This record gives sequence, C-alpha cells and structure tokens, in this order.
Amino acid sequence: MEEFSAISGISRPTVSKYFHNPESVRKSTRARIEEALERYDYRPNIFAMNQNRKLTKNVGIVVPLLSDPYFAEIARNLEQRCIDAGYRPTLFSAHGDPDLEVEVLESLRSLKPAGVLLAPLGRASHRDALKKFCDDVPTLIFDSSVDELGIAFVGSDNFQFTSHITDYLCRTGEPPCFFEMKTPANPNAHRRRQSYLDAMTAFGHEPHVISVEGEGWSFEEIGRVGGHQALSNKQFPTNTILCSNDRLAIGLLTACYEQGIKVGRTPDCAIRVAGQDGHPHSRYTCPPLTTISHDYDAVSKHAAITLLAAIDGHVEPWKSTRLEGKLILRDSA
Amino acid sequence: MEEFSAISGISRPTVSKYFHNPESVRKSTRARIEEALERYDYRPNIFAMNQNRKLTKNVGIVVPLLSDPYFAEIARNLEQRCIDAGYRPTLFSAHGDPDLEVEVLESLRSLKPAGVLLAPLGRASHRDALKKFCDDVPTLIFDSSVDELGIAFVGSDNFQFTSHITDYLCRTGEPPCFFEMKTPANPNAHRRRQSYLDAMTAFGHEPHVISVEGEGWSFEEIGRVGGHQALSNKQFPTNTILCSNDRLAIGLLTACYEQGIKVGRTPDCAIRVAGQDGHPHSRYTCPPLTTISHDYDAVSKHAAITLLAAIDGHVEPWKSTRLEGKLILRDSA
DNA sequence: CCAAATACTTTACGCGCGTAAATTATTTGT
DNA sequence: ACAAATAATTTACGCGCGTAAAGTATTTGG
Repeated sequence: MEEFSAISGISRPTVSKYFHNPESVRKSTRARIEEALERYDYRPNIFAMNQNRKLTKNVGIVVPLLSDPYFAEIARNLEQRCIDAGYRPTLFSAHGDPDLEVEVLESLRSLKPAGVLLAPLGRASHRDALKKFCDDVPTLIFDSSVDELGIAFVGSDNFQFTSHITDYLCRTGEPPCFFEMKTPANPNAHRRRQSYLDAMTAFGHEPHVISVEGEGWSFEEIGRVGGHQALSNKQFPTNTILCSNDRLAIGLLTACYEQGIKVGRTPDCAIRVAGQDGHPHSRYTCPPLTTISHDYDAVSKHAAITLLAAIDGHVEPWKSTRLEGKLILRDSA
Repeated sequence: MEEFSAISGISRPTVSKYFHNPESVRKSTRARIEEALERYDYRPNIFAMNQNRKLTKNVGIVVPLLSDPYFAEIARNLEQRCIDAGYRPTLFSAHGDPDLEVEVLESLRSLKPAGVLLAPLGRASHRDALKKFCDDVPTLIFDSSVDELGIAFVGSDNFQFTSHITDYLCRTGEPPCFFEMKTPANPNAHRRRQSYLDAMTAFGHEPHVISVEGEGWSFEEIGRVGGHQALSNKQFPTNTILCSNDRLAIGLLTACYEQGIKVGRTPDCAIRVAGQDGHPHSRYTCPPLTTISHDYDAVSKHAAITLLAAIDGHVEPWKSTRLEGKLILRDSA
C-alpha cells in the first residue's frame, strides 16, 4: 500500500480510506487512485486489514455438513445476502464432527468476525464451547437451536412441518406411520416425532413410530438399510410412511425399489412415502418426493437481517423465530 | 501472546516457537507452557501468525460449485489429507460464477497460501486471471484441466471412462446413444463425447448424440426437461442411453418416471440409462444408477501428495495425471 | 568438574494494514 | 475575496504475531 500510494501520488492513509469506502474521498482523488489502480493492480491484504480494525466486515458462516446439499444451498444463500450487504462471508463446515465444530469456531475468532451465522451440529455439539463462543462473538443460531444461545434463533417450525404434512396425509389416504432414526443427530428430529404423535392423537388416529438404527450422517444409507429391515419384518402398520427427513425418505424409496414395492399415490401403488425438508434433490427422486419444504429464502433472509441488524447495534432480547414450511405435493404421496 | 508468556513464565519468542512446533522446545518448558495453557486458554491468531511467516501452512481449496455433492465430497477428502499432513486448508466455492472464481483467488492471495488445489469452472473460467494466479502461487489443478496451468493436473481419464462404460453397454444390450448438454460448462464433457464417438466407431456401431439445451449448473433439471423432449420426440434411436454425467442421468431418470417409462436392465424395462461420475447420490436413484465412478480417493490423494511435494521443493515439470474410473454395476443398465 | 552444546531470554524489527492527532491544502458559501 | 468547512498529508503508534541476533542460563558429555 505504501508503494501504491507513492505511485498514485496519494498518501497511504487516504488510500487506506479509499479502500475502506471509495465514496469517502474526494472525487478527484478517487479518480487518481482508480487511474493508478489500472496501471498497478494492487489489492489490500484482507487479513491485515482486519488486524487492527475495530469493526470488521467479516461474517462467519458455519454449517454442520457441507456435503449435504441442504446446507450447501442455505449457506450459498446466506453468503450472497452477506455480500449484498457489504460483508465478507467465510464458509466453514464441521463435517459432522463436534470437535471440528469447536476447532472451526476457534479459528473463526482469528478472523475477528463482526458476526457469525451458526448452524450447530445439534445433539453432539459441545455446549459449553458454543456458549463461550456466543458470549464473545455476536452469533445467530439457525437451523437447529441449542438452548437460548447467541443473539437469536431462526429456523423452521418443526411442529408446523410435521403436523401440516401429517394432516395432508391423513386427509388423502391412510394415516401415516413415522419413520425416523433412533438416535438422530439433530434436535429437530425430536420435535418432529413429538409433533407427529400430537397430530395423530389430535386427528383421532393411533400413532406408530418406526425407529431405525444408525449413527452418523449417511442418512440415505440408514434409511435404505432400515427400510429394508422394516419392510421385510412388516413393521409398517399402514401403507403411508412419513419420514423424519427427506434424506431418510430417499433411502427408503431406494429400499422400496429394491424390494419391488411401488411407491406413489395412485391405486396401483403399494405405499406412500413423504419426507420433510424440501431437500434440493427431492424433486428428482422416482417418484418425486412429496415433502414439506423449508422456506429457504425466508429463513436465510431473516437470519441475515437479524444478524446484520445486531451488528449495527440494534440489540434486542433473545428471540426464537420459526418459519412455516410449504407443502410440496408430488407423486410419492 | 505477550500476556500469556508472562503468565507461563516463558519468553514470548519461545512461546511462539512452541506453537509453531511443541517438540521444538525443551520438555520442561513445554510442560510449563501446557500447564499455563490449562489455566488460560490462549490460542494464537492464525492470520497474524501467517502475516510475517516465510512459509505458511495454509492451503487453499477451490471448487466450482459446493452445492454439488461431488465437489463437496472431494473437497472434504482433500481437506482431511491436508490436515493430516499438518496444513491448514481453507475451502472456497466459485458458486458457478467465473467472476467469483477470480474474486476467490484474489482473496486467497491474502492468505499467503503455501499452495492451492484448484478445480476450475472450466470453459467459463477467466483464463488470464487463472494463469496470473498460478504464476504467483503453487497451484495444482484438479478435476478439469485448463491449458497447462499450475504445477500439475490430476483428474480422471475421461476417455477411459466413456470408452469403458460404452464397451460394457455394448456387450450387455443395444449400443448406447449419448445424452449430453449442448454447451457443457466443463471441458471433460467434450472428451466424453469424443470418447463415445471413438468407442462406438471402434466397436463397429453407429454413434448417436442427443444434445439438449440448457445453461448453468442445474444439470438435473436440464436432464429432466431435455429428457422429456427427447422422449416425446422419440429422439433416442436405441433403448440404451449413456449420459454425459450422473446429474444429467438423474434428471433423465425422473423424466422417464414421469412418462411412465420403466428403466432397468431386466426384460420388463423399456430402456437402460447409465451415468458417469459415481456421484454420491447415484446409489439412491430408482433404479440405482449404473455409472463409472471417479476414484475419489486416488484423485484426492494424488492431488494432495503432488501439491505438498511441490511445496516441499520437489519441483518437477508440469505433468498431467488421469486416473481410471471404476465401473459400478447397478440396476439402471 | 569443565567445556561444548543446547535451550532460553532480551531486544529489536518486520508483516500489511487501521487509525488517531496535528498540520496543511483545497473547496465551499457568501 | 475571505473565513469556514472539508479533505489530504504527515507523523506516529498499534494489531498479534514471526524471526533474527546477541547474550545468558541450562544441559550434556567425558
């Protein structure tokens, strides 16, 4: 920057000011800097910039598992919103590992972020480490809530999700049983099970929950293997299966296919399968998956706006916002 | 660090040395530092660390599209290998946008990376910007090659991919036609088409290429829409369709389902569909997709090893390594 | 026990930039 | 044209650490 300021004929502090905000310098100097910029393509070092700044424009985005297109999609959405608001997002994934999650947060500190958008791993997260981080850095929790951490929580209304799609399934055929992982990684899963139980009771039907074994994040495989077992053992008491999430449903669809069981809502089909999440892939399963979708746009918009407002000093008491999902009617149920 | 060194009773330079490599200090001082570390959980600022270091341990990983599980998977694999080798990987995605790709590389410079693993967007990439970057930073190109940039290229042998699966399809049924995007984003697509043409000629069959319209990275949708058109217009001259990649095949499977066309290799099926890539999702389509898979492990291993060797000074002339794929036999073809 | 080797401490400077304070130059309003 | 307002410059220090050099303490080998 020293060299560049000499070349442009403008003092270094003014050049520094220019890069912070080009509008903050006189038009004539801006022109001189930009003219010099064309001859010498200089760019300030982002990390040195943030070294001694009171308020950085850095925003950290942390998701539990980037190889899940759901998180990849919502992360991309959040990134774009941050950029549009003039912030510099950096994306991190915990890769499903609680230790790595803590590690990521620690290295995030070095970035001196103005704020962080964090989707915790959930059940497996190291609570105390998360809390410590949230105490130091303005953090908005999204997707799955952990206690009342951070400045706010934004996610989907899992109770509405499950009761709504359960309602739909009951109205259009046999009441559904509920297909889930025995030890889900995500706390939302518990809400969904509870909501299923509540909804079934409210509608006057008897609930049935089929919980399958399986650890980790390979939900499709867990759904497939668990599906095979449940199908073979005739554990599904009705012809309609509501899955705790879309990835599990995708695995179950595969199991059905492999057993020659036709899935769909037409009379020639043996069972109906529905998912929950509106996973990017759910449109392309065979049959396309009926599901209840997160309002990706609304969740990420609300999350970004809330965090950026907090960064700008609009402090408000902790608040949980849960947005409704939209039923997506396709052919699987 | 100053404060912490005072607390631990060890001088700051020694503490600095400790964090660079704990083994490099005497056992007794190490013990004192680690004891102090338990009372005061201090962690050095990663970005300040790299500020004045000759050789950093940073490695940048850049992929064209993180929401594609294929790239997410290979990126995770690469990350792990870098960590295991004692490096600090940072992941970036160009989100399918050539301008963002350049932007990402620019901000990567600030990280002063020891090296970069770059999977370029391909056709759309800004060649000159990539070249400039590769001239300054040791960069290994993977997945899709752009000129002879960087220190080396590591990817899959697309010619082997397509000729191998074409061979398989010819041996087991009608010779395949080839289903692809008219203007593919990725240069590998051209190799695959050419390889298909070559292979068919070599086997004594007439090749047929069906190119569908569509821009961008929504391959499944492009495959689905293009598939519908091709099916309706009876453009598939044989009952066997080899798709240029798995995502296109997934979309085509959906189109087939929506038209009531049964896909598979049994006599009751109307057509066979095969993909290429070994996409993480290909196992769970209905029917599960026969495909030829990248050797994820071998590619990422070779890429990481080659880059890290180059970082360690093992300079070799530019070299292209293309690894063979493995045929994955499933039910779709 | 002593000399050599090794590890540590002190001191000092550098990385690439932000930023505050005091001066000086330029623009603006009238 | 002149004072007031605004913008740029100069100077200086700071961020959180790496690292080199010279000196001091500790360990090692015989």
